[in-house]
Amino acid sequence: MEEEKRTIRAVERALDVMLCFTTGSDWGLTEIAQRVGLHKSTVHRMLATLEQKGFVFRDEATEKYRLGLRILELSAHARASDPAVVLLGEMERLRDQLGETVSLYVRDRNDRVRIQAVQSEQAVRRVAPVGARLPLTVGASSKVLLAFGDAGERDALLAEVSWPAPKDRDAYLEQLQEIAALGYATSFEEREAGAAAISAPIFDRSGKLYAALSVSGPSNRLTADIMRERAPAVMEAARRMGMLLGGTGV
Amino acid sequence: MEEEKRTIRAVERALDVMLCFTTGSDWGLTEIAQRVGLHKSTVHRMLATLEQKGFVFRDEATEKYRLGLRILELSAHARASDPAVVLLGEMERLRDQLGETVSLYVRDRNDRVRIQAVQSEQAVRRVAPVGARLPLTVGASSKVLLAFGDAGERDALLAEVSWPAPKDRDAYLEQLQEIAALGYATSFEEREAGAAAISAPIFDRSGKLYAALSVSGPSNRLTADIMRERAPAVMEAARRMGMLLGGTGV
DNA sequence: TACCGATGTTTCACAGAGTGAAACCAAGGA
DNA sequence: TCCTTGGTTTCACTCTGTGAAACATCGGTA
Repeated sequence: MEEEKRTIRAVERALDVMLCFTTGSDWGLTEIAQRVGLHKSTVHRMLATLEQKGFVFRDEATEKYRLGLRILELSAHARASDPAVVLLGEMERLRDQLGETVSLYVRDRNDRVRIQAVQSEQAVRRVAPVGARLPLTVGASSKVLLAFGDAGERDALLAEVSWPAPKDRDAYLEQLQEIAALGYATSFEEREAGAAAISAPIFDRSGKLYAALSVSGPSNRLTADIMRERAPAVMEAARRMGMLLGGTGV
Repeated sequence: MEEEKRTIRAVERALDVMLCFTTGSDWGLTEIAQRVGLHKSTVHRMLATLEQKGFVFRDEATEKYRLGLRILELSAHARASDPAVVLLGEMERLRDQLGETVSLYVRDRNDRVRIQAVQSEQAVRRVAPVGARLPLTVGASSKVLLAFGDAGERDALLAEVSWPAPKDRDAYLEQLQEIAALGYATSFEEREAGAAAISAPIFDRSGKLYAALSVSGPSNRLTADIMRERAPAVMEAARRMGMLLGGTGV
């Protein structure tokens, strides 16, 4: 209540409506209304507006709403302006060298987002959709983003997050320090059963942490030994990628 | 004025702000305000809202606004729910068969949008970003979408569009009829110098036009003769893709 | 057939939310 | 130093967004 609000309520609500589509792709009007806690008629007007501008549309068959093509159009531009395209070449090289899926994660608030990925070409492989939003405490690249990122932000995050539990936080911080010393992190069936990953930080030329480079695959191919053996290749690729990036912020 | 408006003005305006980013990726506040014709302070509040929800962010270096990662996240879901993924396999097969870039276009209002694409692997190739929005009258797949689409919608479009000019409309319609008879369309340096394309319609099982399948490349590789020769392969692929789609709408 | 419940749509009166003018800052450049 | 150019904040007014409730449209059920 005492919060200063210099934002527009109607817009905020409309964006919440859109964000419904990050979990499930088909939504009916009433479902959405319940989810965001607004009156049907309000949501109805919002969907009409979103539809008019092409951000959502009504699936003729199911009579439910879906994300429209404007989102696709915008995302094309979001990605075009992204340094991540510069790194694609290096990512493909690393994929070919190790034969596993390679992805790039950046921190966004209290999550990490996969901003770029090239898939392994093996039959059994991890699928890695670009745009996926994942928790920021668990998984190899999460630990990289925390271990090499700003210490203040890290502590703030750990204070408000439910995992690791308060009593385990010291152990977790210790693990992060180890990672910082080693220069890379690994995870074995940590976030997802059957999957493992190696991750190393990418710093831009001004030394700022830009992203975590991650190589991931099925845990039977990526054993602890194998990962230790391959870590230098990942770190080297991350270093080269950093060189491709400009200075502060770009 | 006498228009019925059952939409929310604030939301409408906010979406317009976002749509700025379909032309140019960096925008300052005042630029946007001018572009959408609103007061600085209004736009300021909107950007604050959009930023809070992660739809845009402030580039630290340039101090300008850019599209945020939420867009990427949403687009991942927009695409996941899309029948276009089912067609990827067939598209790759066609790409490997012909060695050229293959894309998929659907009609959206008075434009067409590239909803899926697989790139040629040749050194000289057309680049085809997914999400691109293109005019609906010019280019092979445009003609396919018009020739095989709803006649009423087609006439409505031609009435309000500036190209082809009114006097050329009969000739254009004749060309569309030819295309409808042949089952495919070609274009040679029509929309873009140095580029050519073959396109065929994809109908779902209920016979409804779903998209235009297009094979495009440099005009020296895709001569008129070559295109005529390859058209059957494109039509056949389009037919098979149609079989993969469900009935009405899906 | 009549009835029901669950969807989406429209109407309407009220209050509070969004609006833009104007004032205020901050940072460069001349 | 004074401008200019961008962004930020304040504030009073009124217009806009709001949700209750009524309405419409289905399928299913008895």
